[in-house]
Amino acid sequence: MAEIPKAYEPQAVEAKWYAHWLEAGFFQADPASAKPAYSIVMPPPNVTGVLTLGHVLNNTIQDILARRARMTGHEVLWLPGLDHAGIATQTVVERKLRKEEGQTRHDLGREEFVRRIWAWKEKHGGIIIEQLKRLGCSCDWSRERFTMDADYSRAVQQVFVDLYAKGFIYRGLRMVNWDPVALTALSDEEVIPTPQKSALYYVRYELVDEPGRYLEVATTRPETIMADVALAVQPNDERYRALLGKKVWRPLDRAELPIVGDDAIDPEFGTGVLKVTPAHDKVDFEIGQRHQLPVIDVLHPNGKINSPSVPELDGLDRFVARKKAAEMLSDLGLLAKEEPHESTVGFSERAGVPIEPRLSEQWFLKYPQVPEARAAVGEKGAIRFRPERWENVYQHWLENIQDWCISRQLWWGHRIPVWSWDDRDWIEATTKIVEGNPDDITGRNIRELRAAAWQYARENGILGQTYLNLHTGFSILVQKSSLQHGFSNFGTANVRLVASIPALLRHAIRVCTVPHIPYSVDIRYVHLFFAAFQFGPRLYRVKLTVKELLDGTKLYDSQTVQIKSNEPDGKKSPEAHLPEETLASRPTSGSRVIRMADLLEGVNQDEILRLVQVDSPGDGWTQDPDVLDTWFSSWLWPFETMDAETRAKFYPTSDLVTAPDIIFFWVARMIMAGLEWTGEAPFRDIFFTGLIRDASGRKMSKSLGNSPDPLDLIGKYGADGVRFGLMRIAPTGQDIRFDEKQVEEGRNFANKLYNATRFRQLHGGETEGEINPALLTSDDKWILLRLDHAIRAVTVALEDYNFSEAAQALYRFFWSEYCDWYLEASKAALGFPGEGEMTPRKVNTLAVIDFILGHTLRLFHPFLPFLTEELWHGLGFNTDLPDDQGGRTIQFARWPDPLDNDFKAHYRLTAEDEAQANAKYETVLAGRGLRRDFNIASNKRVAFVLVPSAPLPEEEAAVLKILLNAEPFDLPESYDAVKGTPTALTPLGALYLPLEGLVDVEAERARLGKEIAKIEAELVTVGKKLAIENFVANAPAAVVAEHRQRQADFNERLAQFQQMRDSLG
RNA sequence: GCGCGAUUAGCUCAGUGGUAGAGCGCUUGCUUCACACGCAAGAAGUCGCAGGUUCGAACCCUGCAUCGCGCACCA
Repeated sequence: MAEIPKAYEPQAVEAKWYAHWLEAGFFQADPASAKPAYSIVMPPPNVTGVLTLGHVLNNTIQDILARRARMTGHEVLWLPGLDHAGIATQTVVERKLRKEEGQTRHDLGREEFVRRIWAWKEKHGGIIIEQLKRLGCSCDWSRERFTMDADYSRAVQQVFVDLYAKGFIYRGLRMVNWDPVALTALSDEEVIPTPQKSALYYVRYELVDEPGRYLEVATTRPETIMADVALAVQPNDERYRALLGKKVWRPLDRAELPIVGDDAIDPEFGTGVLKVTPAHDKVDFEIGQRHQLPVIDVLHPNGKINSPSVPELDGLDRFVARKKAAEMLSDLGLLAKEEPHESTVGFSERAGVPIEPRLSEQWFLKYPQVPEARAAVGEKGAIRFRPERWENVYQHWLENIQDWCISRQLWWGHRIPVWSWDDRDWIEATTKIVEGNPDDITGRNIRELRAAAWQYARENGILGQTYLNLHTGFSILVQKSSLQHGFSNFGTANVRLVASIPALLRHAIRVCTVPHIPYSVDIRYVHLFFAAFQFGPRLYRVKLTVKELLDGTKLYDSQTVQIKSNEPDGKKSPEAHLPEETLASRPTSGSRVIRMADLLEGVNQDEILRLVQVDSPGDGWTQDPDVLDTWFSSWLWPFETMDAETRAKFYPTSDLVTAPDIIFFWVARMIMAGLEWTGEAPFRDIFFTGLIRDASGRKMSKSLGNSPDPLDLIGKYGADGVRFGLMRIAPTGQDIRFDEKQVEEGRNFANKLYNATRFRQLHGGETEGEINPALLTSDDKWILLRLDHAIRAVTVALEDYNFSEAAQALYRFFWSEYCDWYLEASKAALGFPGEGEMTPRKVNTLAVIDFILGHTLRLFHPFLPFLTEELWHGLGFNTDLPDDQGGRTIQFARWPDPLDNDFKAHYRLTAEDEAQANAKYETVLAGRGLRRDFNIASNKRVAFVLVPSAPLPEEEAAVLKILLNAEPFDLPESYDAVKGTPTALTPLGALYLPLEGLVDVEAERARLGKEIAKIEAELVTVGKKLAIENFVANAPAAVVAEHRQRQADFNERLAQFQQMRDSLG
């Protein structure tokens, strides 16, 4: 047996064993193993993340599950990894860049900036991985994954392509949640509604027909008045019905606005009149749609006002502008009043600023597998939520699911696998063609066109075939791509054509007509165009009629096509043709005006020729600048992290441990992804942890500074202490109030376990000797039965994911039962360490202790991995065990089974023995009570006399003596106590505390009086109950009998105490 | 507004119909040969409020209050 160090030093012990575990490869999962599989994928922490208490809670639970699964004979895969965390990571590196080099990401350019992020990741990223190792996590680090790993990224993009092909993904100009700081769209889930104190401004709009008469409108956003396009009232609102159809003056950027009726208006709110600002509010946008109102966008993407016609506001930040606008209105006499107001404003989860509802072109996903995902969770489904109540939240979300905005205007993330032709090249080619062929093309046949095109293409170094008309660009680009992929004709077999034919045509129109008018205006006058081009194997013929321009002047005759450029050099700026949204960070000039009809018809959607595929189609193609929402990669985590062999063994995974706040973000989406691409639910059981709050119930947050650093805690209390402390207070699914005290308790417990083991070691002898049933005392049998109980309780609790219950059961067993009673009692048999003979009883007691410790260490291992490993080896439990059953590590030792009936029969563990031990301990409690009542220090040896009601074996008496700290301890058949000697009635007989001349009759009388009062109170309670006729008549017989018995027992005790008191005289 | 939790000892929380529990804190005594990160003993609760069901309610039902969390609305 090796020497256990005198003081438990978690730091050295933990470092030593973790290194050993890694070196030995104990955590590595073997897909070829014959053992049943158990698997967990770790919710990947952000690459920027540092360990928080939330991570500690979450990963401790996963580690407990994984370690127990190993002990129950499973092949375990706990797969760890990191999430690239788009916005968070980009923000961190940008901040660093600004601080250290005074530069922005735009100064570096995209490629260099992304390179910097990778460099940052290599150097600083994944600190949390090392921290998780400190915690003791038994992850298979050889399989660590990162969501930006090359193969993982490819899979993410492939999934986009797949969903696109299946029709789930579309691009559209929609109202999105715009983050004006991060300059990106966000999903609805990334917006946190937060109550805000603001002001309600009552603005007066003058009626056009009745100068001097005003309509008051309550608004919180006067800075967007320039974007008003109407006022709206409830159609049957008596106050305003007569005004429907009339007009008012817009107070800023003066213009006439119609008054419309709409059911969305709540007549109770404010004045019952709403200013309709479709560009900057979701509800207003919908009203605008219903009434065919235009959209006027007066905000730059960064939240500054974009309204040159109101120079006082133009360029101001939206919040500054709000105050300024109010002032201006006030100066104009158009601000009736201003009152305090509270409303809920959506904040960006990342940047922490209010989001802007904004019309923006983004990629959206209609979720796949929604009904299937709903069916997968619950009683009939493959997945169980624990606690069950989270199922409601999940189901409710799926029931009301909205399309997912998946594009983000960031540089760090998975590039959207969509390619568009580089407008610049294309426009240039087109222009040249036109210049070289000024003739009207109508009337030429396709053959001539094609010949001319080939000739032109050869002369100008353009690959492919060219048609001399509007659509020429498409022909060129398609052919160019084909040639690069080794095709000699127009086949596009290896590229996926995305845009619809009408979209292609619209694009052609946009680039080739009336370039001096912004595209959003010009295209609406183009209804048809005449063109002919070959695409794929088919020939399309389309008519073009350009009727008129914005100002109504007719431009071209029907059936005629002419290309004209109004720019001096005959060229157009390519940027003029790009949708504004793709240039999110670039300033625009002037408010953007869009006709609602165009939006509804989808006129300016999907106008660019796009190919959706992972790899670049070749030179001249530009990849969509946006990246995908980080969660669009996370949802593949349970299976894309595994290779085929691993997946075959370990997928679907067994358990998922996560926090309920990411049910929408992650859990629901993973279920859909699993069903869509693997045909299976990705996990069976999901355990939702609680949220960790501080001692006063607040959320942990950096700004509050109430979030302790778990590494500090580990340094101070040891990883085992942190783990155990947290597990003891982590109720199932309730939020957790954290207090360092709890970790201190965990540390104390680890120390207790260490010292109890050290006690065993001090007594030496052989480890794990044979237990001789004939020599077992009632204490031995009692603790073995308590162990049996603890094994059952812990096993049941763990199977039920009730970690705090398991920890409590272990705590109670080991501390209150084993240490407080059994170890103390065992001292009677063991004597002083190193002294006395190794008697058979002493050897037997040590064997019982070893049995208990051997089991206890295994039960504790999932909670306290380091200390249990240390003690397992320290006491030599590993010797003689096969490697896969605890020989090399306690991790593979077998999880203890409850003691079976054969075992109990063999060791004669009976209820009688248990009762005997309990009676003894009750007697001890009574004796200690007497000591206390008469102020005798617990360390003072004092005489006790017990008159046993039944013969008491010698070893029982020895235990009583040591537990009572009695000297001498007499067991006479009868005892003539000095009057007033403190006496207790115990299950083993009358127990006296002779006080040798210090007897205080009055004190004893007072003490007995207290006892009697207590019993009388109990008797009153039980007597009252038995006096109720209905109770006696209707309650189950057993319950009544129990009450009667209790009454009888109390009566008997009462009589005895009264007699004792009477004897005092 | 709708929904989900919570409300039990000073604190943090167990407790699914039959004698109110644990840890911490507190009080008292103790450095008693594993452990003061400890040992021993103790005080402390009309179980949020009001009804109801039941022989019997901390527990089941209804309503209310307070706190927390989601969802919707928020001009």
